[in-house]
Amino acid sequence: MNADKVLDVAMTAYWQSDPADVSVNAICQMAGISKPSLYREFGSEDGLKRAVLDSYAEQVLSDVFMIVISGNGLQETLAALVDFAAADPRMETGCLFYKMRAGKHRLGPETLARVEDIDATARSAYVALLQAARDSGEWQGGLPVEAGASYLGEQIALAITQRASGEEPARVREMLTLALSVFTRR
Amino acid sequence: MNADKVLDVAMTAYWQSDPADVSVNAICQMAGISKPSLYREFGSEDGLKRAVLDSYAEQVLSDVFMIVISGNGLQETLAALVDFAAADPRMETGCLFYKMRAGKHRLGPETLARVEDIDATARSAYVALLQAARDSGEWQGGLPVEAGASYLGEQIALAITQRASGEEPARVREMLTLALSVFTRR
DNA sequence: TCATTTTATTACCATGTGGTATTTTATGCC
DNA sequence: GGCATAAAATACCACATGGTAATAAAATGA
Repeated sequence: MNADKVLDVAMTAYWQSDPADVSVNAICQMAGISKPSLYREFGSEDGLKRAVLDSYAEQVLSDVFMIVISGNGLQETLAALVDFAAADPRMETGCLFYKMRAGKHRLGPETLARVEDIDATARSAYVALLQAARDSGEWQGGLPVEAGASYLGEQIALAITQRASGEEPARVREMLTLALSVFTRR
Repeated sequence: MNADKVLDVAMTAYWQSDPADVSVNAICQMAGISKPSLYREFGSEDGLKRAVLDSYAEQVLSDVFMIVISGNGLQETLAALVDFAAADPRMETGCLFYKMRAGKHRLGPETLARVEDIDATARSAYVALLQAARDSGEWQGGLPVEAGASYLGEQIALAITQRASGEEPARVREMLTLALSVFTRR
């Protein structure tokens, strides 16, 4: 019955609009299947969303994860992150993960757990990045690594969210670069 | 019939939860009135939300507006803004205006127009603040005033939104201070 | 006091939601 | 072919939403 197509359609819809604004009915219609078929495959709306998020994580988030754990220097990594957030065409309508996270309270338990899992993974990747930079002396100053990691993560989320709301990429880049300039020793 | 009480109840509900998650039914119940009464007074859900936003603007936003146009120096003004965002008890559950702005697409035309109006007002206040700082030489560097104003506004919004999502005030302050440190000549 | 107008309530409508019992259609298998 | 089995769709459920027509209650004026 083509579960992959349903996943694709749902991901596109959730991603381009907002997970809270796309109904199961709409997805069935777009995918050209009936509701019971969808429910037999995914169990519930929560199950669908979790499956979509899984798919999104391995199709999209894995790329940015690679950037963070690349092992290149901090400045180079930050530059790559800025490029991704401000220029990658996939982020034109925002990041599905951030959209879900922003609407946490509207998610079912499965999807919520996955969101928090991804959040924790991302955070620890940021921590590792900054810790390495500190160890190597590339990043100095008294700011705790954990605080820097939170900051970094939130700034990237903000930049991508701004892009989703129609802000011009050039301006987004400008602001994100400014925000991340705190990691540059001047 | 007590329109003020309805406004109060609705504001509290919208503010503490989210404008998109509070139904007209729920507000009527909480305010102890019937639905037609509410509709005679406010016309529509959109009208209610706009009235609530008006009330919020004069009760709460006016305070932060005062801070921005105080005419004190940039550093002092930023410090006051950080205090407001990170420590004012009224921002414990976030800012109603930012919540509405984040869910723009779910708003009716009246409320949306008001949101955009407030947004523009805030932006021009930030521009004026930074322009004055530049003129007086307190803020140097090549960053355009408009870009700085966008950045400032978004950082404050981010900080308050983080508070709403349960982040500890101390951490919010830390991150916002870090973000705004770009305005400090070092 | 009685009629008129204003205010509030009850009871309802159409629509959309997530989810499912029931029936139809297709798919092996002998 | 004929029959069991799995997969699909139709038609429905209960519930909640924003919004309103019909109606009762209360205030107001003469």
